[in-house]
Amino acid sequence: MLTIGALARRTGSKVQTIRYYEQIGLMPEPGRSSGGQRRYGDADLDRLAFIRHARDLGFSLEAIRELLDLSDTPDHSCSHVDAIAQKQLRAVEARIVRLEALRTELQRMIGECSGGAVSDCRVLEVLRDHGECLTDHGGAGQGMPAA
Amino acid sequence: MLTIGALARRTGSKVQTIRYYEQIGLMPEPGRSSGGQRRYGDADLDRLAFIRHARDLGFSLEAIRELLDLSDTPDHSCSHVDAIAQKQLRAVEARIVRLEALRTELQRMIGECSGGAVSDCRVLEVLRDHGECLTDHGGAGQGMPAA
DNA sequence: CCTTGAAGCTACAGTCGCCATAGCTCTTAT
DNA sequence: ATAAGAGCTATGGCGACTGTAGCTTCAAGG
Repeated sequence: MLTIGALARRTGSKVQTIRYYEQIGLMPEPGRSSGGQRRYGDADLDRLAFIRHARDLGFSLEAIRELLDLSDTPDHSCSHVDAIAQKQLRAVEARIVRLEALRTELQRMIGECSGGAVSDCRVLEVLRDHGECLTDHGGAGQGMPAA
Repeated sequence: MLTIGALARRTGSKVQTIRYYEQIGLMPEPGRSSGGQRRYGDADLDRLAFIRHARDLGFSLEAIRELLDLSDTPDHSCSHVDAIAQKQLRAVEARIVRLEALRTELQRMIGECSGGAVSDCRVLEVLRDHGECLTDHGGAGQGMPAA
């Protein structure tokens, strides 16, 4: 039987995070000691490791909830699981494309800066003159939380 | 004189976002009509365009606040501005590296899925067996908000 | 002048995925 | 028996907004 702190150490989570997962129903309510402290078993350890690993891959808690549900119904087809992973992959790819465009513009902006006074600063000038820029400011927003 | 809605349309922002920027002191309090509605001039338009453009490049509101302050003292050296932009570039590059690692692992995971039943699903298996994975779960967290 | 409908107003709650704090209680080793 | 460390609940905060409720104001048409 593990205390919450031991579980946290073993999975690389924080104690508060584990309690948070319990609160939102992602982790089950564990047994308690006679004094009311949480006590965890191996199933809890596996489940939390699964969650943390999926988080490391950038899956949202909602997606993880779905993956856990699916993994509890072993005779169901795997295609839904696959679809969730594909969607995550597409989100990651979209973010890479977006960030590469940002990188390009930042490099260009910085490369043009000659190091003079602020009044001649190319960086500020580029930020001021929207016309020179490549990004589409009206575009659709984010996709994924930071990973 | 622009209404808040017109300003929003012209800069690709939302009305609430503009009021939020005012609330946190990023935009100045504008003049008001006799009935109490906000009225904006060209300086406000320029400032908001600057903010939106910097946001599009992933700068935090704190960094933008600093850039705006610097841009108001035109005889100061440009090196501080440059440093902020460099830092942003490094953050973007770090995020790209991280996301590319995620992409690789997601691709590997999905590629191994043969489409059978959930009980044999490679995706779930990879998520369960942390040992097979490349990412370091204990690592330092994020860098930048989603862009 | 009056009405109507869009747009604006304030204030507050919610999003996501946690993290931190305050002020307790429990466990465990000495 | 005591003291340190870990656990407990409850609540608030982060960043950067977005959405809602319940009003008021504005501009155009009749």
